[in-house]
Amino acid sequence: MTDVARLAGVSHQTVSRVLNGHPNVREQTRLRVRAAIAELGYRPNKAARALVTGRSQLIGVVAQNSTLYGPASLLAAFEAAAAEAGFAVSVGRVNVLDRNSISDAVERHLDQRVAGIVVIAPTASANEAVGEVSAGIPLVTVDGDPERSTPLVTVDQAAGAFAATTHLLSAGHRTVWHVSGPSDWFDSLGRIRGWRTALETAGLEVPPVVPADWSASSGYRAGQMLARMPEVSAIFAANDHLALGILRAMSERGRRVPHDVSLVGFDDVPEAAYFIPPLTTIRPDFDAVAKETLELLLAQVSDGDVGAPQRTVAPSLVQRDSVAPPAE
Amino acid sequence: MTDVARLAGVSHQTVSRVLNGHPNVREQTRLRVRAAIAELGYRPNKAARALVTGRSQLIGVVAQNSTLYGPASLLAAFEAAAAEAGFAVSVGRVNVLDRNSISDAVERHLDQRVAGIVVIAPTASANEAVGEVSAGIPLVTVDGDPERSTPLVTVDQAAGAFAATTHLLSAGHRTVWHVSGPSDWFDSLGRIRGWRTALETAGLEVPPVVPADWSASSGYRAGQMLARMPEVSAIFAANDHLALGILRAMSERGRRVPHDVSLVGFDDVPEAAYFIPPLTTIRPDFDAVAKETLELLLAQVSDGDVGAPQRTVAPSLVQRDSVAPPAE
DNA sequence: TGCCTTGATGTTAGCGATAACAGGGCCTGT
DNA sequence: ACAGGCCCTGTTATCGCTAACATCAAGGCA
Repeated sequence: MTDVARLAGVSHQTVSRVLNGHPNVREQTRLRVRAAIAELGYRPNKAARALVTGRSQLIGVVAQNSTLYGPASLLAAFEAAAAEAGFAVSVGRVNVLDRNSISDAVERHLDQRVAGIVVIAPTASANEAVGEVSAGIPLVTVDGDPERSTPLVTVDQAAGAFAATTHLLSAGHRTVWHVSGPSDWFDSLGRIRGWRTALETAGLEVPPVVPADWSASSGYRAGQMLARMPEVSAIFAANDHLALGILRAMSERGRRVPHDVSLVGFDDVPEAAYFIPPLTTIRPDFDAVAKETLELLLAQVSDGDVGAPQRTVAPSLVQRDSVAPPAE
Repeated sequence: MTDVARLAGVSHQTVSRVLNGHPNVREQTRLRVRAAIAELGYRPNKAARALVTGRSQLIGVVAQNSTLYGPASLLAAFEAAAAEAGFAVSVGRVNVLDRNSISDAVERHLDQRVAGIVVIAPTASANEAVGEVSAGIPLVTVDGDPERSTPLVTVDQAAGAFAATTHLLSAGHRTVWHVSGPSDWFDSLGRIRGWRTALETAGLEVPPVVPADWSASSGYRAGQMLARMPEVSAIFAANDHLALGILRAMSERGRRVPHDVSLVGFDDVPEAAYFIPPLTTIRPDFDAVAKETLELLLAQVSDGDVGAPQRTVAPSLVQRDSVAPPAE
């Protein structure tokens, strides 16, 4: 930086002012400094800046160490959004979403003097942990508890589930069964709520929830059970991989989809169009979630506290070939 | 830090020595300092340390912005491995793997004074870009060109493909067709090589490669073509999603897997066991790749240059129900 | 005894940036 | 013509840490 200042014939402080877009710099000086920067290939040292300002151009993300499609896509989308805004992203993976792991991960980020933290907290335990952590630093929760009063961005699970269920009902089915995700995930809860609401507003019977986790294997087990029940004609699966397991169970038992059983998934994984049959599903807009998250975070960074805004992003229905009117 | 020093009755430099495990500190002093640290809940400022040492405890990763299963799993595994070794990981996503994007991403990491950089460079263009960048900083390429003389870790694609092909041949098939990934990926090239070698060493005819990208949709198109050819009895797909597309094409044309056509994939995605039928596939060991990568990187960090070691990680065959002897 | 080595600790000087204040032109109003 | 601003720029201090050197006591050896 001193070299740049010398070459441009100014003080290092003026160089700093140019770098930070300070208004009170003469245009001519600004150009000279820029030229010197370019000539020397100078790049500012972020560590030094972080030291003196107390904040770096880094955003810390705390996420569960999983390759589940939803969280992974969200993370990728967020990294892209942050990069566009000139922020680097440091990811702190965590194996279990309990209090210790999360607060450890957050503190590791604090050590790096991150500008803000994003926690992907889709389960109840994660949510509690976040509650205790928030230590005077910009923080946004993604996929967390809608009841909590912190800045939060989520996919509108209930709306998606409502759309899926309504779509099945409008094909003529008398009721819709639901194979759910793990009960400690807010995503699962929201999807159950939307499904139930859709049935109730239609004045229909609400069958018991079939519990599962997010895996194809648990979907398969749930599917084996549902395949044995002739009265089941429509199923809303809490995600596409569950739906895949259900498809296999149906196929093994000779129940054809969509002829005998209609099925809707959730997530729109890239290969869902190539399931047998192609899966009708709900597509969350991860890019939108990432964008909103970054916006809320940066608002906190620049304006300090901004209350506890909550944003939800509406998912959309993708129609393929796994839904048909009931057989009879 | 000064507070800690005061409480422990020593100088700040001694605190620093304790923090860095310097040998020449009396045991008693060390304990006093540790107690003071714990009492005050002191955490060192990494930005200051990075400033004075010129290196941070950050590892930069450059990866393509995709949710492809392989790269995503690799990234997750690497983050876990790095966290275990006390390093944070900053991810620089890149939309296209060309020279500019990659060198931009690398320079952004350099600004952060990262301790080392990992580039996931599965394509030829990425590989070239890396060649020009390597600027006196520890750097490891993953999934790159085996011909290049830089530290490199890859999955042994050829060995996996060889195993898949041999497995199909030993079931009694007269030859094996291959649906390949994009031709600018080293992964594709390695898999083609392994497949070809297996056929040649068995003294068999080598059918033309069926080109595709990694998507289920391109697998479906390839599958439609292969389904029309009665002589095709065994297929090795370059990944599981291609295999999924092929399965659907076969199912639509009434060719049963594995009765009429046998199929092997690559990747072992979590849901592969729930395809119809469950897919026999090759499982790369991403954890091992991540571990080796970190090892090579840290070796460079501590010992300076260490030549250009290359490590390959052998994948394994996972047998399920998509392979059977030929029908006739 | 006295000099030299060694281990434990303290002191000082940066690392490369920004913040806060100081100062010198130039324009304005009277 | 001169005080009082506003621009623009420079000087100095500082962030929290580690490197390098300085210091001092204790012990080995001639």
